[in-house]
Amino acid sequence: MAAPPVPDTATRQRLLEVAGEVFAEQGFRSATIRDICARAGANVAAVNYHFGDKERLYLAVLEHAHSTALGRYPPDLGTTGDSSAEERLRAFVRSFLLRMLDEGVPAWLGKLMAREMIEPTAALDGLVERVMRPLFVQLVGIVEELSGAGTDPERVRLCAKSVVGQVLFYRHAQECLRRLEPAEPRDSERIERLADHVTIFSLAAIRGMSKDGSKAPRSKAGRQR
Amino acid sequence: MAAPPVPDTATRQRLLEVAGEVFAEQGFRSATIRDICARAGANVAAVNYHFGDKERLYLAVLEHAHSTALGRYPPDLGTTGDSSAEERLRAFVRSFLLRMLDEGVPAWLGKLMAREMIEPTAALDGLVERVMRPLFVQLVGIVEELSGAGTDPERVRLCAKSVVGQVLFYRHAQECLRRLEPAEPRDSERIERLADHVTIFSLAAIRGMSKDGSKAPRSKAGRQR
DNA sequence: TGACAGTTCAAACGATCGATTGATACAAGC
DNA sequence: GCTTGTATCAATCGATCGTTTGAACTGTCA
Repeated sequence: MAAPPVPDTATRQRLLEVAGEVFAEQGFRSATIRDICARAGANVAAVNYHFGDKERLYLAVLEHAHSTALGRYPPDLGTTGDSSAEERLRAFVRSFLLRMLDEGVPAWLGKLMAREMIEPTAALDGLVERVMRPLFVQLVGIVEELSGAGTDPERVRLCAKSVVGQVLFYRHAQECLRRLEPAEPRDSERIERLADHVTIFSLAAIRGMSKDGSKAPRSKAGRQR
Repeated sequence: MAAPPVPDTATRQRLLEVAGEVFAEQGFRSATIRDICARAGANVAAVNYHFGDKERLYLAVLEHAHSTALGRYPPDLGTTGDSSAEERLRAFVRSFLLRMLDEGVPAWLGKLMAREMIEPTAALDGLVERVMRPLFVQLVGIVEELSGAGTDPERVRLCAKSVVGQVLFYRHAQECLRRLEPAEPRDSERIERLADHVTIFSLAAIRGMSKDGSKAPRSKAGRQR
C-alpha cells in the first residue's frame, strides 16, 4: 500500500555525497543545509524532503560512508585464512591507514570520523558498536597471538590501543604535521611507508615486552605534587 | 601616559575561564557569546568590551590555557640534568598525558587542543610554532639518544610520532573508549598506568628496531587495487 | 485526456546569532 | 562640584539559521 520509501535517487545521492564533504569540512552544527543544497544543485527544501531533517541526513551520511570504506579497504585486505599474525597485523594497519587517509574512500570519511570522535553526536554510540568494536576485537586477537598465550589480557588491550593510536595520529594531527613537516611525498607512497613503520614499531614493541615480563624504567621520578 | 590596557580583571578573568569550558564543549563556531556571558554572570556586551570580539577571546583563552598547563606539568617534570634518556622519555610521556587528561589543568585544555587539531582556526599556526614544535624537537632528541648514534633521522622522527600518537589517542578517542570499556579506574591512577605502558611499549619498540636493521613483515600481501 | 504520486521550487516563518548602541553607576583626580 | 575613564547594563540591529508551506512541474497509468 505504501510507496517505496526511497524511490528516486538522483538528488538524494548527490545530497549524500556533498553533505559528507560539507559535514567533514565544517562539522555538524556549523554546516548549513543551504550550503549543502547549493553545492548539490538542489533546493533548500530538498534535505527535508529526502531525509526529514538535518540530523537524519547526517546519520545517512555516516552509514553510507562506512559501508563504502569498509567495502573498499577491508581490515584483512590481502590476507588469506592461513596468513601469519605478522601479515594480518600489517594488513590491519595498512587498511586502517587507507580508510583514514586515502583520497576517494570517499576522501572526507577520515575527517568526518575524526570530528565524530572529538565532538560526538548521537550517532557515535551506533558507530562504536557496529564498526569500532568489531575492528578492535579483531586487532586484539592479532596482538594476542603475537604476544603468545598466557599474556595478561589487559596488556594485550593496551598494546592494541597503542597500534590504533599510532594510526589515528596521522589523521588527527594531519593539520599539525602539515605545519611541522611541510614537505611530504605523494600520498599513496607515504601511506605505505607509514604502514611499514607502524607495523615494525609495534611488532618490535610487542615482542620486546613479551620477552621480559614488564620492566618499567622505575617511575622513581615524577609523582611529586 | 595611557592607562594600563587591562585594568580590571574580575569579569575578564571569569570570562576567560568560562569561555575555555564552553569552547571546549561546543567548539569555536557553535559556542555562543550569550552562553559564555550567562555562565560568567556577565552581560552579553562584556566579551566585546574586554576582548574586542569572539575570535580574540578565543585566542586569549588558548594563550592563557597553555601557559597554565606547561607551567603546571613541564615536559621534563621530575628529571634532572643527568637523568637517563629512559627517565626523560617517561617524564615526557607522563607530563604529556597529564596535560591532556588531568582535571584541573584547566580540565578543558585537552579537549580544546583536540578540537583545534581537528578543526583548525587561525590560532593553530602560532600554536604549532610556539608549543608543539619545541615539544616535538625535545622528544626527537630523547628518541635519538635511545636509538643510538647514526640512526636514520627519518626513523627517529617516525618513532617520536609513534610516541605522540599513543598519548594523543587517550585524549582523542576518549569518548569512544568510554563506550568500549565502560569500567575504568580513578583518573590519576589510570594516567600513571597509561604512562607506564606507553613508555615500556615505546622503549621496547625503539630498542627492538635498533637491534635489527628494519625488517618488515614483507609487504607481499596487499598492494592490489 | 485526466487523475495522481513523486519531486522541485521560490518564498516565507520564527528563532538565534554576533555585534552595537546609549544610558548608567562608580571611583579617582583636579 | 566637575570631569574623566572604566565597567556594566538593557535594548536592539542586521544577518543567517532550520524548517515549513503551497504552488508548479514531472512522469505514469487508466
